[in-house]
Amino acid sequence: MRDVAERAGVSPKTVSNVLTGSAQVREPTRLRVEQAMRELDFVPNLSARGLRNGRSGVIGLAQPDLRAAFSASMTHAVVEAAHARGLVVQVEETAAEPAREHDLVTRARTHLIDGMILNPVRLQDSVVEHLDHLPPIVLIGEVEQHRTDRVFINSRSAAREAVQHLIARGARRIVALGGAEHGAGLDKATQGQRLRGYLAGLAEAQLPARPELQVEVPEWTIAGGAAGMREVLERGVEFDAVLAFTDSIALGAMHELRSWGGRLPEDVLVCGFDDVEHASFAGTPLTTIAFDHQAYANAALDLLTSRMRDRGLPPRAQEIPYELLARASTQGPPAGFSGKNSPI
Amino acid sequence: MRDVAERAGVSPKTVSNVLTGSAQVREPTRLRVEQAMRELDFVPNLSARGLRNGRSGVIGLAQPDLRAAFSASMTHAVVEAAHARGLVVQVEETAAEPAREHDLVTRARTHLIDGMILNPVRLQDSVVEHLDHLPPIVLIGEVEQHRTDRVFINSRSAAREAVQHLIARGARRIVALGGAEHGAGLDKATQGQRLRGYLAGLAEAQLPARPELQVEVPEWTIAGGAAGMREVLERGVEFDAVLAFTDSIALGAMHELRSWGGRLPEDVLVCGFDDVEHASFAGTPLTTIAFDHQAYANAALDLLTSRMRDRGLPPRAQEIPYELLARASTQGPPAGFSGKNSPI
DNA sequence: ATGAAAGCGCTAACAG
DNA sequence: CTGTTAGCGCTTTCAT
Repeated sequence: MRDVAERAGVSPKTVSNVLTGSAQVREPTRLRVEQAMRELDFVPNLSARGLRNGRSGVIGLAQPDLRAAFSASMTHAVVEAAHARGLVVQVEETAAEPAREHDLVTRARTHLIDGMILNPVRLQDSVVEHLDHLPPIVLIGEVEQHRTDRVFINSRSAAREAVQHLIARGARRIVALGGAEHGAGLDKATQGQRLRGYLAGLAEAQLPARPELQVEVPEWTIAGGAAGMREVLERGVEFDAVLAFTDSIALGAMHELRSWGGRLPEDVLVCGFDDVEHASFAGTPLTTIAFDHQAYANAALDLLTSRMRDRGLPPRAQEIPYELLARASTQGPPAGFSGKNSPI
Repeated sequence: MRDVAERAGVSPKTVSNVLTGSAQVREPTRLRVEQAMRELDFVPNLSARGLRNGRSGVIGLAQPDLRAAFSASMTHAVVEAAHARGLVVQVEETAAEPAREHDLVTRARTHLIDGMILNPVRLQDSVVEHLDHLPPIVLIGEVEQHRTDRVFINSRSAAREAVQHLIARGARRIVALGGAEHGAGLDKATQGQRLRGYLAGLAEAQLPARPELQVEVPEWTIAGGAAGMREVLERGVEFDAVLAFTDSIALGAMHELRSWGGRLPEDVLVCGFDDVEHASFAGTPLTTIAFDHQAYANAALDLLTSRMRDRGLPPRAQEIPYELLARASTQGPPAGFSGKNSPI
């Protein structure tokens, strides 16, 4: 920067002013400086700026599994939203090792970022414990605490609505694919809310909650969904609908159902969550809970940047509206299906 | 850090030594320092370290569209590979605005990263021009220049093999979904190679290359694939196979074909590229060109880190092997199909 | 509107 | 094995 200043016949401070626009610089001076920057192919050193300013212009985005379609959509939306605000995004993945989610918020690296958007699998408490020593954090997903900023859709109500929809289309024995009461089901963030909504929906319709129709899916991917569906089918119980906790899970389930000879939606109705791109392009277009991913990301960034400006703000929660999108996969009534009646 | 040093009764340098492990520190001293760090909840400032060392520990990963399934898979693999090497990943998206790809390599922000993995859409030259003033770059995909490090699969040969496979299964009129000779087809990186392979495969079998069976797909997404397929169908020409340039394109094409009444694979064979997760879970499991995404990412990171260590290395290219995975979508022979004979 | 000086937190070089 | 000194490149006082 000194070189640029010398070449333009000004002081380093003036170059800095030109760069940041923080102070007015007279037109001719500015042009000279810009000229010099170009000639020397100067680019400011962001580490130095970060050191001086205490801000790096980088935010972190941590998600369980980057391969999942919803994560990909979210990453895209966050990168766009960040770009619009002059920020860049550093991505992290928490599912690979159980300790990573915890590490992430505690570890040193944290301090190259100005803030963080975290989609927690289960950990909520240990994040919150350390809150004072951490950069600003926005939680995305349905978290049961009120000490950090968060963006969410009302998953519980959405799941209940999905169950109502399935029942209205003739379903009576609905599989919950993604969480079970027995097991860690209710403890986990998003999973817990969707499971609660499922149970509430059944209760309202005075249908029993059957443990044999609930199954956990450790990995919320297509393969995970297929494996979960297989587990249910191998139990040999009858069911006539599936509420999958994400669209990826739903796609895996539909594949597995078909390979056991199930017809969709004639035998089984399927509903997903998130409305990712391939939901509408599936063999049987998938009914799902849709919401605006970009609006979700924008809200997260607004919360984050406002907190970066003022850490003293009270914790805020912003709800994003959702909508049940009925497609072919829930065109009932379903005849019902079980693993037993099929040859595989 | 000075506070930690004081509390532990040592000099800042010793704290630094404990942190980096760069010099031996006696056990009791180290323990005292670690104790002090814990008590003060000390985390090193990475901007300062970056400023001092000239390295930030961050690498950039730039891809055209983060929503695409292949990008998501690649992001996952790169994050894993980076993590294993003590690096973190900053993601960028180049497709949203045409200028971004160019900006990215020229712009200021570049200088917070130690290196960059770039999946170029078309730009190869302007990257290479500025090579001296840029951080180390590894190109992924099939780029026609030999001045940067790159990782690639032999897309040309893979596309040729796919065409041979389709022909062996009885196809004669194969649609190229993703690139056309007329238009920018051959100029673009990956697209050009796949198109060339397609043409070579046809030529070998002494089949004519029909322009009406080639179509560009600006967005390599499911929706883009569907739109491209619709364009061909609206032309009303007959065809009996589709070579889609990515699996996402293939999924969109299959959806569109079905909605026009086409049966897969009875009427039309379909082959994709990349073997993303949902290829094998599609309604009709998709034949595709498969390769090890993690090996691909590992290779990219090995090239990048070795160049970060020594910028004087000659440019290297590393080829990753691929394999044609024949699934149900190319179970021939196909009867043939055209937009005309269907009611939509 | 521009300049001079100081310092953000860390580590390389050297000395002891 | 540990301490001292200096400076990475930038921006923020405070002067002019």
